[in-house]
Amino acid sequence: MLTQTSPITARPLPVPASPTPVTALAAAPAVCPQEGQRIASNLKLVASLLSLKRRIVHAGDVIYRAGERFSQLHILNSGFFKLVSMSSDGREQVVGLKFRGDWLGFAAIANGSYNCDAIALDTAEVWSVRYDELLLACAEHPGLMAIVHEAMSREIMRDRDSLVAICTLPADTRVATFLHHWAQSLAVRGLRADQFSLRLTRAEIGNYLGLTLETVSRVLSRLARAELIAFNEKSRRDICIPDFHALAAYVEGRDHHAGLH
Amino acid sequence: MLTQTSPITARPLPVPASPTPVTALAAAPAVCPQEGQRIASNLKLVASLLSLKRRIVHAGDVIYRAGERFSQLHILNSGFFKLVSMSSDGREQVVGLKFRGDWLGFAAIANGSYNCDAIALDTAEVWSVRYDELLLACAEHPGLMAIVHEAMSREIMRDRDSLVAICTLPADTRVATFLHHWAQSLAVRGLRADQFSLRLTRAEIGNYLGLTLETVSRVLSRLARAELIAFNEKSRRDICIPDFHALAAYVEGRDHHAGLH
DNA sequence: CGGTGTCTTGATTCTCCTCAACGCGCGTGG
DNA sequence: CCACGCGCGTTGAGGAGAATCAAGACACCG
Repeated sequence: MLTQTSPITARPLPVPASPTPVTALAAAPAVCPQEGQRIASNLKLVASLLSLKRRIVHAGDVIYRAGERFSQLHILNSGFFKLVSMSSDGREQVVGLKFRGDWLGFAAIANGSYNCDAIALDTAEVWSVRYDELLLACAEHPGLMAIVHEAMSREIMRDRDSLVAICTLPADTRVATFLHHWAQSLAVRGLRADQFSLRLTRAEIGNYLGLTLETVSRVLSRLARAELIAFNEKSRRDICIPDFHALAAYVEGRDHHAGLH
Repeated sequence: MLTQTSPITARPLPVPASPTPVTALAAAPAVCPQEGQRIASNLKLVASLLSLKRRIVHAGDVIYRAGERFSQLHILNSGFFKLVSMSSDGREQVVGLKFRGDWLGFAAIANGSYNCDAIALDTAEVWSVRYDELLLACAEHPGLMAIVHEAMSREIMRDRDSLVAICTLPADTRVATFLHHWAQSLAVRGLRADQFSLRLTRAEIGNYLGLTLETVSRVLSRLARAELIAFNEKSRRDICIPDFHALAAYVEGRDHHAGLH
């Protein structure tokens, strides 16, 4: 019997092994280069094997709503989406953010209807595919099936990362992690990551992170004061990340009490 | 595929306001009966189509560890598991709980290595299948592919439910939701849900819910005082749920400040 | 121009965490 | 046998951090 003694509380970590090189990233807006290529080539393969309905949507447009019957999956070719879940008693919750190459609607497969709203955060191109067609194509093309499984797997991974962040991090780090992740997602996709628009209100960010909008606002102000980020002088929803590594260091906890007051 | 409107955490999405969609009288959990049948028949189908390695494991045994190379998925035929993720700086986090019929390892598909530990919470029977074999079998048998997709989809759904609970609920309700979900999971699988062992320490529960062990302990004491639960006189890890509907009502928020002091 | 939505900042409140002490059951070893 | 350590759980006191409440600034727009 293994001693499963003392899990939760701090412990001398065992094997660092060679775990996933989570953020073993090097210089600059650190990007694993093949990551972006994977996304692009997956999109190409999907487009070549499936009959897709392509369309352009704009900020605020809704791809699907909770409760609608599920019949299609959607692939994001460009733009940004948020997924908003609404529970019976009216609590609203941003449960996910989606970028180019991400799939939307996986969670609806299990019980045949969507369980959240998918809302565009800006102009975006969406490819839609009937799920029954997808199943047929997957049976035919192993590579496609692999892509689909990988996308679902990745979604599970990311959800867990969110959970860990929300459960274990204080507000400052949570917001910093959010910014870091957003920048990383942009960089991976070849978009500029040192300067971008958040596309979410403070309230939405807070909701996503389990915080109030006031707390998010205060944290952003603190991060700016610590020069881990900077605001665009026009819109405070556009931020710069002057030193990505400083932000990464802060997120990783190597720097947790650097200023920030 | 049947339209099965029975999410584990009974969540009447469409109709709000209706005080109780719950099935009337019984003091037992409202179980959608085909839910348990779905699990059983899925297991049967999986067993008939795949060459499985079956084994019995015991509490504390580890099926896989974070960092190990991924090559197999695992299906839980009986027993309970926890998934524990460990971040680089030593934060440990319970990221999931698994029951009969659940699959383990989906999150490892994306990058080829497990990213958490899977640890048995008691004696359990695990079926393991090579992932490459599974892919071949899926291409052959559409029904199998549907089962796999459904399982992944369900995992995504559940992770979101966790996120919503943790982000939006106060400690009392969070713990109550946890108990409710556990009981529901047992009931669906034909196990007795009015009296069971938690199989987790207070520290583990708290970790899973983003709370401290002291808070969990206090909440459980309050819930017991409010008679929403009761402790077994022998072990305070064994609890009874005298009135499942009262607990459900509390979770649903219809009853949030009932006693609890 | 006023109205509205977003954001910031301050003051106050309150929930939950931290720290601490203690009880209990259980296995080990004197 | 009992003492002891140890893991687990409970409970209290005090404090920290985030929520709440409140006020005001700013941009945008019909």
